[in-house]
Amino acid sequence: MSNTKQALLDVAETLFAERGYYGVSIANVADELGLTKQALLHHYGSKGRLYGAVLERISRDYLSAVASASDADRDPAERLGDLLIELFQRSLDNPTRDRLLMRELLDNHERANEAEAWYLRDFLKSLVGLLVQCPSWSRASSAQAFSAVYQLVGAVAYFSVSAPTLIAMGGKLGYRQVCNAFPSQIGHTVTSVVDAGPPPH
Amino acid sequence: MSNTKQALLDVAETLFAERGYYGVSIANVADELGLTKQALLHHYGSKGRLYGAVLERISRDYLSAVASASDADRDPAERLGDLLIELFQRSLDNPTRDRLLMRELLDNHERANEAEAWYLRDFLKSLVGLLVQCPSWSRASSAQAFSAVYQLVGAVAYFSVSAPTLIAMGGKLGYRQVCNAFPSQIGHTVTSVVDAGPPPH
DNA sequence: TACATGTCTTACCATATGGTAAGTAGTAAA
DNA sequence: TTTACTACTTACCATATGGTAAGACATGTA
Repeated sequence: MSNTKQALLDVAETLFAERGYYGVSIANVADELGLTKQALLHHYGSKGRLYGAVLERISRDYLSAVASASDADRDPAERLGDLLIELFQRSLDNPTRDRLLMRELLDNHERANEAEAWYLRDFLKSLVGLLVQCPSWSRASSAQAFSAVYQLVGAVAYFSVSAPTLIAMGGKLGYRQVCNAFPSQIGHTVTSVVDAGPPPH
Repeated sequence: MSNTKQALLDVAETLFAERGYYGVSIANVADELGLTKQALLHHYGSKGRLYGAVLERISRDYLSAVASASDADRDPAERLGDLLIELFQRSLDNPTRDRLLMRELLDNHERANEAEAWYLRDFLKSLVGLLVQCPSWSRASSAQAFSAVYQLVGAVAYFSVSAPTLIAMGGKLGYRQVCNAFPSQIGHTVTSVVDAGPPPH
C-alpha cells in the first residue's frame, strides 16, 4: 500500500470516528493531507469503499490481538479478567476505534456490516468459551453465558465512548479518578460474576 | 403544541435515532408527513432547533421516570436492581431513544451538549446514591461507586443498542434467548457487585 | 368588512456533495 | 524515443442541502 493511500486511511479513520460517515466528506479527508478529493478517489474509487477499507483494517487488527491474547493455560477466570482489562487499556489508548465501532453498531440497523459483526462474533466466542470453563458456569446455558459476557464487554465499550461526556460532567479530575478506579472494578466484577455463576431460574 | 408540530417531533426523533444528525435532512422529516420542509422550518426555525427539541423532550421524560421510580424506602440494593431492570425494559420497548442518546454520547466530543449531560448526571447521581446506601459500599470512594454504577448502566445501554447486530450474529431465536436471560443476569450481577463491595486497593 | 394570525406552499439561492472526464508531470521499462 | 503506468490536478456536473422571501388559504376578531 502506497504512502499516501495509508495516510488517507489513517485520516479517514479518525474523521469517521469523530463525526460519522455522513458527517465527513471525502474532500474533508483529502484536505487534511493537502490533497484534492480526486486524489482520494483515485486511490479508493468511492467514499463507500474508503469506509469499507477503514472497517476492514480495524477488524483485522482486533482479530489478531484476540488471537495473540488467548495463549496460556492459566485459570480461565483470570484470563477473562485480564482480557477485559486489556480491552479497556486498549480503549483508553486509542478511543478512536471504539467510537467508530460504536457508530457501526448504531448504523448497522439493516445493512448488518459483516466486518464488524464477524470481529464481534469471534471475540465474544472466545470470551464465552473462557467463562464456561469456570466450574460454577459449566452448566449454564449459552444464552446465560453470553448475557454475562456481553454485560462486561458493553460496560467497557460504553465507558470508553463516554469519555468526553464524563469529562464535561465531572471535570478532568473526576474523570481521572474514575479512570483509575475502573479497571480494578472491572476485574472485581468479573470475579464476582464468575463466582456467583448463572442466576437461578 | 400543535398537532403537526408534535408529529414532526416524533418523526424527527425516529429518523435522528436511525441515521444520526447528518444522515437526516429536514426534507426527509417533512416528507414523512407529506409536508414540505418549509412547513417544518415554520414550526422549528432551523434543523438545529428541531434536534434540540428532540433532545429536550427525551431528557424531560427520562428525568420524570427516574423521579417516579425512586419513591420507596425498600432495600437500596433491590431498588438499584429494579431501576436497572426497568431501564432495560424501557430500552427494549423503545430502543429508539437509546440509539439517539448513544449518538449524542458520540457526537458530544467538543460540543458538550448540556441537555444530555445533565440528564445523565442526575440519573447517575441517584444510582450512586442508592449504591452507597448499601452497607458494604458505605466506605467506598465516590469514584469507586461511580465506576460500579457506570458499568451497570453501560451494560444495559450497550446491549440495547446492539440489537440489530446481535440478531445478525445469532439469528432472531438466539437473540430472544439472550433477551430473556439478560434481565435476571443484570439483577444477579447487581447483587453480586453490591455484596462484594468495592475492590481492595 | 377589514385586518391579523397561524399554517402551509411555491420560488429561489448559495453552498456542499459524490462522482466523471480529461489532462499533466514524473518515472521506468522497450 | 516511444510507450505505459502511477499519482495526481483542474474543469465540470447533477443532485441535495439548509435557509430566505413572499404569497395562498383558512380561521378568528375588531
